[in-house]
Amino acid sequence: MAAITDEQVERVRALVASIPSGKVATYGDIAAAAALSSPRIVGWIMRTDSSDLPWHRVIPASGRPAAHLATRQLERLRAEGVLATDGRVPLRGDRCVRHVFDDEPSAR
DNA sequence: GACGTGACGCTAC
DNA sequence: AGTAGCGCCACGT
Repeated sequence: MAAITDEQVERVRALVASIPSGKVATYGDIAAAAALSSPRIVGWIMRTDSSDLPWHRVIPASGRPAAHLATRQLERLRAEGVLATDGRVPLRGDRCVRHVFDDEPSAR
């Protein structure tokens, strides 16, 4: 059963909430940290969950979020201190995936 | 039960 | 380097 449980959602929420200002995480990294089956699931959770999570700190590995969100994303990120170049978020160095769960040995 | 859709990722050209 | 196509998983209709 490939149904997402509240636990998975809670995990993603915790990860996103653990992202410090001025830093951003990619869906893929969060999905891996949350042990999700696919990075798409993270996007689905964000879309469905209208929590106060800083979803704007979560960006795709391409550095270019969906057009309908890109504007909002970049503007919010800029307010956080993340300057986007040409509508592109610099994943280089700003990438920060807080492994809030020490269950991952790859957490360095 | 099946098809279409979607806050994505990676590889190939 | 940028663009295009395919693959992935879950949800909605």
